[in-house]
Amino acid sequence: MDFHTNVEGGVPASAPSLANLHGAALRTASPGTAQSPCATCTVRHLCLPGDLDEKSRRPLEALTIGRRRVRKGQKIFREGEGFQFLYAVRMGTVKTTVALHDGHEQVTNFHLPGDILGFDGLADGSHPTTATALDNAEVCAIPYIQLMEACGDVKPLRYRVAQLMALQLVRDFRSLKLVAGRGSEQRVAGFLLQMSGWMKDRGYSAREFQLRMSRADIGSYLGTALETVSRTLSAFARRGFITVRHRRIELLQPQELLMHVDKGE
Amino acid sequence: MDFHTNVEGGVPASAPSLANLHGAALRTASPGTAQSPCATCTVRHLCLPGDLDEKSRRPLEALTIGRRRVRKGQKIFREGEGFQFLYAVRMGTVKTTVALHDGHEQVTNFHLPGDILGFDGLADGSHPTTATALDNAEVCAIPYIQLMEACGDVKPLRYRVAQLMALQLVRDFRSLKLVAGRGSEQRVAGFLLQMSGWMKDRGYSAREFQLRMSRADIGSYLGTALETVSRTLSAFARRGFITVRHRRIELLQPQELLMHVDKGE
DNA sequence: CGGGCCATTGAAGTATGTCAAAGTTTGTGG
DNA sequence: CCACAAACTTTGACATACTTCAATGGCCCG
Repeated sequence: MDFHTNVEGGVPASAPSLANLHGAALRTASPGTAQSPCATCTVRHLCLPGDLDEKSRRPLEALTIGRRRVRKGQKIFREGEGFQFLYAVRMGTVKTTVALHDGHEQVTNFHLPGDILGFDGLADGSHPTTATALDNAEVCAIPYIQLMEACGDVKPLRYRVAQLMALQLVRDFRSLKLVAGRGSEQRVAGFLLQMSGWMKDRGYSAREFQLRMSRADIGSYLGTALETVSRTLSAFARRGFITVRHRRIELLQPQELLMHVDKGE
Repeated sequence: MDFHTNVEGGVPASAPSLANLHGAALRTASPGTAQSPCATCTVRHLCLPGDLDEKSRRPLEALTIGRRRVRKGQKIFREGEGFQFLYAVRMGTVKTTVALHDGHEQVTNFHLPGDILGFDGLADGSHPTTATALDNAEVCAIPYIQLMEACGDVKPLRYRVAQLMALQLVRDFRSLKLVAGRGSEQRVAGFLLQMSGWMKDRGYSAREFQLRMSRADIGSYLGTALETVSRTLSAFARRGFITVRHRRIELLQPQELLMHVDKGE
């Protein structure tokens, strides 16, 4: 069942773990012990450490990485705030948004465990986006200056950081491609397959999953009205491609969805 | 006249040069001399060197940077090709596209002199996009490996490279914001202001400029039909906001365009 | 158990895509 | 240098998919 490849290739994930997406990561080290949070992290193969070898990974453990719990709806950083940290999502789901001129917000992306947020803030020293937790989440704050220092000494780490930024680039224009898709069916189908691929990358079922974001968020992300998202999901369900129960999605015929992504383009 | 700030803030450009966008850069050094092409470049303040000091810039001059002429319509790199070089646009205009499943192409971005292309190829070692010259252009090929080596020694250079990647990120989701805009008027107005800002960044008139891309390219970029782009431009012209003569654009009332960007959002 | 938020569904108006044709410009070759 | 051809742009008419406004219904949390 490899129906993602055309939509969301992703990086070949080295053996995904089987831990739970929500509720697995608990603070193991006492505050004084200062153990690297990566040691107990279930998504480290997607995150900064990647597949770096023992030696290259050591400088990461020297970084003073802070763990931070973020409740549903709380912000991790706000648009315009000074940039100091990169944030790695350890558990939960995060959306990034930009404020529009009339106060509304435009969703620019969704982020799952293992993703690193905030690279864009490094362009001019302040975050151009706001990051909001969609559920009770936990993030690791990585001090940017320290990371850049470490990169000077360790070549593989330097390459890894560059790769992560590039991955963010690739992800962003995959999103662009989604939004640019003509017709709501292409967009919604693309979104579902993207979510499915993301789940798969993290070792979860690509077939059945729970959306953490509202229809309004999806609509904003895809550039359509929330009602259209809802209607399109219903239409897919009526045709037997998926089942929808509120935010629980099951993909019954992913290849049909893929056909819809391809069609209008 | 600072009507861009809300749409395309850009980086504060240090004193833009007054050279011509097309036709200025001629190969000065003979092949054997191997002088850094940056020395004679009119947009180096936007490019890799940025505002790095003399000392930090030196390692850049040691890179074996090749200049390459690209005729209108020719490709700089193709989707799927192996990634070895970053390409700095020295003169001319470049579009990046992704192939869609039925053979059509989707424009992901436009690139003007000073922009650096190809960072995204670094994610998995091959370019996910195709870069095509929109006019007779010239690019500098920067060997990625060499650049990364140089970054190990020189801290400011390391920060500069990270900043450039971040800038690319910011630009990309500015584009996303454009495409996501409801209604063709917001999108086309946003596009015009974006172009205007880009021109301004390079020391040209923000008020009057020549588009290098076709209506089809613009439509693809904005996610609308090319006819809609044309109609919308005509509508703006009819209302006195702009004048359009084929690809020559003059912004008569940029603030009106800005209002249109703001309105529907 | 109740209130608020979120999702679903309906109906109507409109903007945009599509198809088609004519008018311009650019580029090429004689 | 001119003329023709190809490519691009503009404009029109029509069909349709989407947005908007509105009301109902279902979850979840307090």
